[in-house]
Amino acid sequence: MNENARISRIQKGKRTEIRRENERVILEAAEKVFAEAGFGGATMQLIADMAGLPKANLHYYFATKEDLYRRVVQNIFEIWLHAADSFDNAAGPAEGIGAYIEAKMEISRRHPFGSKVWASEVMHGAPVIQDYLETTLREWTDGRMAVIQRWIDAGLMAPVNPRQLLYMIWATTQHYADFGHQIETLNAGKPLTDRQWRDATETVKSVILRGIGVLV
Amino acid sequence: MNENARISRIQKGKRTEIRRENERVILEAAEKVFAEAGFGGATMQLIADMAGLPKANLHYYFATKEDLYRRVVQNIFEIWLHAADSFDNAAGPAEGIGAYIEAKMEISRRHPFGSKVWASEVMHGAPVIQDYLETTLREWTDGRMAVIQRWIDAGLMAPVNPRQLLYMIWATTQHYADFGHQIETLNAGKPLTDRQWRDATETVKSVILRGIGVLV
DNA sequence: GTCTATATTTCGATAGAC
DNA sequence: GTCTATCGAAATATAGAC
Repeated sequence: MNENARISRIQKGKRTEIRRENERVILEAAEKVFAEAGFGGATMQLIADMAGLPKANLHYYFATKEDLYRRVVQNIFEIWLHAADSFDNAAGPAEGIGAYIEAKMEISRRHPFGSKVWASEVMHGAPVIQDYLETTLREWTDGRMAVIQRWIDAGLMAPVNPRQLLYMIWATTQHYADFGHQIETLNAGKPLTDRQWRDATETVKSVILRGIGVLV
Repeated sequence: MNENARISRIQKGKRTEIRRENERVILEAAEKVFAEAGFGGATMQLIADMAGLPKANLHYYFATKEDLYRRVVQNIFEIWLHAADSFDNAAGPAEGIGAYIEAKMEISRRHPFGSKVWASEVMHGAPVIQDYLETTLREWTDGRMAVIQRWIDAGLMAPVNPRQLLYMIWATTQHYADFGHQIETLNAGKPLTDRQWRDATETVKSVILRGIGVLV
C-alpha cells in the first residue's frame, strides 16, 4: 500500500468515527425534543441547540426532518422488540409475564422519551411506522399470544384473552413513561424514587398476575 | 318596548345562537385535528377546512390557536371528572371500581380524540393544564384514594396501593383510545365491534378486580 | 466536515370590503 | 358576522466560503 492510500484509509476511518458520534448526539437530542414537543412542535433549530451543533449540520447527517424522526422511531422499536426475550424461554406465566412486566417497566424508566415518541407516532395514525405495525409487530404479537394460549391450555393460568392481556401489560407499563409528568405532579412534583419504582413494578406485577390466576 | 329595542334583542339572540353553533362546530373540528396532528402539527387552515369555514372566522371566535386548544383540553377534562360519579356512592370495590372501569371504557370509545389530546398535552409537560393537575386532579385523586383505602381497611379488597391502582385503571382504559390505531391495525385493520368492546371491557374489569382480591 | 447567510415556503394573525 | 387578500414571523432546507 502506498502512502496516499494509507492516509486515505485512516482519514476515511476517522470520518466514519466522527459521523457515528455526531449521529449519536443528534439522535439523542432529537429523541428528547420530539418527545417533548411532538413532531410538528419540534424544530431543527431546537434539536441543533440541544445537540450543540449548527442547524446546517443536522441536514448534513439527516437529509430531512422526517428522516431524522424516522430513525428515532426505529431505534425505539428495536428496544421494544428485545424486551420480550425473557418471555420466550420461561417455564410458565408467573416467570414469563412477570419478567416481561419488569423489563417493560425498566424501559419506561430508562427510555421515557422513546416511549413518548412511539406513543405520539401511534396516536397520530402511525404515518411513519404503519408498515412495522402490520408486519413485525403483528407477527410478534401473534407469537406471544400463542405462548399465552399454551399456558392457558396447560391450566397454568386463567383463560384470559391473550391479546387483551398483552394490551393491559403495554398500557400499564408504558403509562409510567408516557404519563410520567402527570405521575410526577401527583407525587408532589418530585420524580419517583428507586423505592417508588420498585413499588410500582411490584403493584403492576401482583395485580396482573393475581388477575390472571397466578400467585395467591 | 319600542320597535328598535325589540329588533335589537332578537338580533342579539340570533347572534348568540350563531356564535354558539359556530363555536361548537369549530371545537369539534379542532378536537379531531389536534388529536391527529398534535398542537404543533395542527394548523388553523386544517381546522377551518374540517369545520367548513374560512380561516379568518376561527380567529373571529377564538383569538389565538392556543385559546382554541385550551378550550378543547378543558372540555375533555370536564368529561373525565364526571366519570367517577359512579365511584363515589358505591357500596364496595366490586361495584365502584367495576362501574368506574366501565365508564372510562365508554369514554375511550365515545371520545377517542379528546383522550388523545389529553395524552398529548400531558406527554408534552402539560404546558396548558399544569394548574389543573396541581389542584383539581390532585384533589380528585386524593379523594378517591381515601375511598379505596377505606375499602381496604374494611377488608373488602386486597391491600393494593390505591394510587397505583388508579394509574392502572387510567392506563388500561385510556389505552383503547390513545392506541386505538395500533389496536385497529392488529385487529386486521378493522375497528373493534360492539362485541369486541364488551370483551375488552370485561377482560379489563375481571383482571383488575381479581387482581385486587375481588371476585373469584 | 463545519458554519454563516439566505432562499423558499408556510403559518398565525389581521386589515378591511361586504 | 363573513371572507378575500395579505402582512410579518418562523420554519425547512440549501448555497457556498472555509
